[in-house]
Parts: sequence; structure tokens; C-alpha cells
Amino acid sequence: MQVSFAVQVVLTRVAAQQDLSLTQLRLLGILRDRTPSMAAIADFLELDRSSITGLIDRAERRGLVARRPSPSDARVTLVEATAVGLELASRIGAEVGASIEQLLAGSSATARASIEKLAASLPQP
Amino acid sequence: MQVSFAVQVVLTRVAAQQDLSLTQLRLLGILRDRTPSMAAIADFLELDRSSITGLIDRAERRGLVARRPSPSDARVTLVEATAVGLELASRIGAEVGASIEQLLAGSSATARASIEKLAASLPQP
DNA sequence: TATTGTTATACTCTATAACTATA
DNA sequence: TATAGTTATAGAGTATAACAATA
Repeated sequence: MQVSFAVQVVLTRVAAQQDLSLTQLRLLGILRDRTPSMAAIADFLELDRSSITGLIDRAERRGLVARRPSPSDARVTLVEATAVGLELASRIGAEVGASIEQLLAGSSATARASIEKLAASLPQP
Repeated sequence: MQVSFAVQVVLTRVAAQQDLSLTQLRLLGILRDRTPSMAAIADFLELDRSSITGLIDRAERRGLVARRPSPSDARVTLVEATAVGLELASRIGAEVGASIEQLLAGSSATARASIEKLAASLPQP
């Protein structure tokens, strides 16, 4: 639990530096390599679909993402990161990586291996 | 990060089962063995003092905590868990412990030792 | 009929700024 | 003057229920 909270503090701090919430940070992470539907985003984040509407509204207002109609199903709206959003996502990814690395700075190779093994045993990410 | 999110999912689920937010869950955890001032709670949770007013209002409305004047300083309000709040905190503590234990079910003794060592190396909890 | 996304509504959580009561 | 707590206000995040458009 301590480890968990330490990581959350790191993520929250990195997000706050870019004036983002943890949810917006996770959204950008999802959009780095995908262009999911609203429903798919709700599934990823385990939120109700009605919550996604506002989330995407706010991200769109900031120019980080854009809505696009699905070519195959007129009911579906796809969401993609803009160039600005992708750039920010990339910057955040690097920052998070560095911060986690720093968190692990004092831990041995065997400790890291143990944690990786634990992570692998967890329910699907 | 995977480990961190897995723990957060556990905590959020346990809190939701009792119709509590993660913040209310943390509050109850704090009050298990303390009767802090409003300001001290703000420090623990790293939130603004104005946020604590509403947090305690809602917990008080649910009968989980009670405000009490400080005997030594008339400006200070102390917060203590009620019997109901303590009972709930205890139940939640057991539930969280069991869930984390389950999360670690497949991991070896050396893996656990590594994680404990990492936790010990982290900035003060 | 079932699914997708939105709207309307309500609540929690959080912060900033202004205020009061006390020290 | 400085500190503790509250209020007013604003915004993000979240859910439930009802709805329109499409499949």
C-alpha cells in the first residue's frame, strides 16, 4: 500500500505540473496508440459512458483530443489525440518514467525483479 | 505502476462497498488512533483546509465522526470517530488487509521481503 | 429491440479568496 | 499580527435516468 500511494503521488504530481487530473493523464496514455470509441474509453477507465462525455468535452476544449465520426457505424464517435495532445502525452510518459526510476533508485536488482514478477501475476492491466 | 493501480482498485472497491470515497476511507484510517484538529487532517491528507470542512461535514452527517472543541485553544476544532465510525474503520481495515493478502497470494517470501524493503526506503508515509 | 452517445440532474471532492473569532 | 476554521464560489469528476439516433 505504501508503494502504491508513493506511485500515485508521483503520477498526481506529474499530472498537476501539466494542469491535468489523473483521469486526463490516463486518457492521454490510452490515446497514445489508439483511437477508441467513447464506449471503449469508458471500458478502459471503468467509468460510466455519461462520465466520458464531459471528460472528452474538457479535453477537447483544451485542444488535446478531437472527436471523429466512425466510418462504419454512424452511432459511434471515435476519439483521437491531437498533435498537441500526443506531444504532451509523450512528455508526461518520459517524466513519469524518470520519477518512477528515481523512486526505485535505492532498490536492488532482485527487488525490482520481484516487483516485476508480482506485476506479471496481477489481473490484466 | 501496475502494482500501484492494482492496490488502488482494491481500496476503491472496498470503499465503494461501504458507500465511501477513497478520501473518506483515508479519513477513517487516520481517526482510528488519533483525534486530530482540522488543520492536522489537512496536513495528513495534503488538502486545503477549506476542503476539510466539507469532508468532515459529510462524514458527520453520516454519523461517522464528531467535532469537539479543543480544551486548550478556542480556535481549534478536534475531530474524533464515533463508535459507528470506529467499527466501520475496523471492518474496512480487515477487508483491505484480506484483499491485499489475496493480491500477494502468488508471490514468494523473497518477493514480499523486497517490497517491504522498497516501502521502507520510500519517503515518510 | 438493442446499442451509442448525450443531456439533465445531483453529489463528492477540491481549490482560491474573503471572512470571523481567537491567540 | 498570525492562526484556525468557515463560507462563498467555481470547476472537475462521477453516477443515474431519460432520451434521440442508428443498427
